[in-house]
Amino acid sequence: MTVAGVKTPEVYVDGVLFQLLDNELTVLLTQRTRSPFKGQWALPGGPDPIKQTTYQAMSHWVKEKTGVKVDKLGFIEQLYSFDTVVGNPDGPAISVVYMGAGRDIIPKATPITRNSQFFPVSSLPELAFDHNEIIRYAHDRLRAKLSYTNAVFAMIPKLFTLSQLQSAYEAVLGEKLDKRNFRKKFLSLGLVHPTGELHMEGAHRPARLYKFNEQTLEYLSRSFD
Amino acid sequence: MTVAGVKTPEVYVDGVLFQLLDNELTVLLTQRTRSPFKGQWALPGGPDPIKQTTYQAMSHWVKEKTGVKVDKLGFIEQLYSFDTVVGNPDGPAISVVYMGAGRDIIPKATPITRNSQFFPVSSLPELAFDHNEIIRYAHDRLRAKLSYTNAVFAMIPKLFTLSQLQSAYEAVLGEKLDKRNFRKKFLSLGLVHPTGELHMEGAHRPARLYKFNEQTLEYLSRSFD
DNA sequence: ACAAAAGTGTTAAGAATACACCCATGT
DNA sequence: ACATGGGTGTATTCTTAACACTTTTGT
Repeated sequence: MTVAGVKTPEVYVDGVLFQLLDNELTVLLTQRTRSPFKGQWALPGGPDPIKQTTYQAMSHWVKEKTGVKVDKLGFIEQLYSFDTVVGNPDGPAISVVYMGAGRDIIPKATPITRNSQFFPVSSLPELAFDHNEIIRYAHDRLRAKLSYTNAVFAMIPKLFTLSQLQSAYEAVLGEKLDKRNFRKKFLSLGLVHPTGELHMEGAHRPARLYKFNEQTLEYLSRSFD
Repeated sequence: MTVAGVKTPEVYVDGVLFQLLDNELTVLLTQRTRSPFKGQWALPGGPDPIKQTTYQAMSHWVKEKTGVKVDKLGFIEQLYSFDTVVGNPDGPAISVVYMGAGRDIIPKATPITRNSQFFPVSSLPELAFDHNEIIRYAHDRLRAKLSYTNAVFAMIPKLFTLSQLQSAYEAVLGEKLDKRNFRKKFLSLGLVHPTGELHMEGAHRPARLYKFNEQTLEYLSRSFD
């Protein structure tokens, strides 16, 4: 657009959506169907049409390219706006990137993309644009915000065992935690409470099922950055 | 601009620049010379011309409107990108906002603005657009990042007394801190070291002058959000 | 001598860490 | 009976918080 005689850059939006699969942190990618980077994997996104907020535009493109509904995620926030410098033949642009996390996300085949799937963040292919870097940045931020947002709870079932909660933490942080200390801390924080139900599975003692205290959610999501 | 037949919003950039004056946190504002909000105070900024990064554009407009050179600040980072919804007759837009902090900043009269000055954040006038809200957001973030960035050090002299450091903290946090605990913690962190010089001023015991350990700066500025 | 800010230590409470064994279940 | 993951407690260290008096200077 042109403002007071000044041409401003194009605006793109992208989403970095995380999910846990097999106790591994994964990120949603989609295969590009056109140049540049045709055939390569990339974050879902597209140009930001006017008459929508950047959030709505991101939501639209993620749905369009991967079939995933962003509104159903439990955690989503703006990550950063990147100046796009390389590989964009359409001219200068900025990309407003959102980051989110959810569970049970199944990408669906859509008309305008070849393919979409979740890749483990620890072994990503070489992606289009600077998307490898963006994902690294998002992962760093997710790691940093785990302890004071509801992000983990968005990635595990509504009813969960403390072991599930712990392994979600471990998957995001990339390190093992001490079981007793983890449980002690979480229970003392008062963020979760036992439901009385049990999770029976496998040849071992059943696990108590817990629930996240939604009341504390508001406080937690009043987060900066 | 138009991408694949899609018109994208205009891009604006703004800067939220903090400085301490009389042990009070203040923010740089400039008086608007044209509609909308003509005559009202606002954050310095303007449209983002292509061929510049958003940082460069913000730097340009801050200089143009207030005479302040952003590159001389000790702390600057991207704050957030806001969807501009109201009061913009030129159509939909997004505003990429940067936040910074410095010392001894003197706004200069410039041709394209009536006036620029620092206002205490605790008593701001009603500003143009949603700038009051943006400053509140920036202040929250600055507060949160004080303890793990070099932001405070950007706001005090290179050689400083521990009392100056403490009152900078207090000005940003908006609360009094315990002198002994503050000093103990800072000295044990190893972020600062005494220079041996003394600061003589007033009818009281002279104060030791300290310096920030620049080595630790890199680690500190590897910050998220 | 007094006013004004600089400087200094100890104690108590709470948080973080390290660490090893018994429990309930399915096969 | 055994394999599997669920569940539990204590001692130690480190961090945080609360709190009041002496020192050095200028006037």
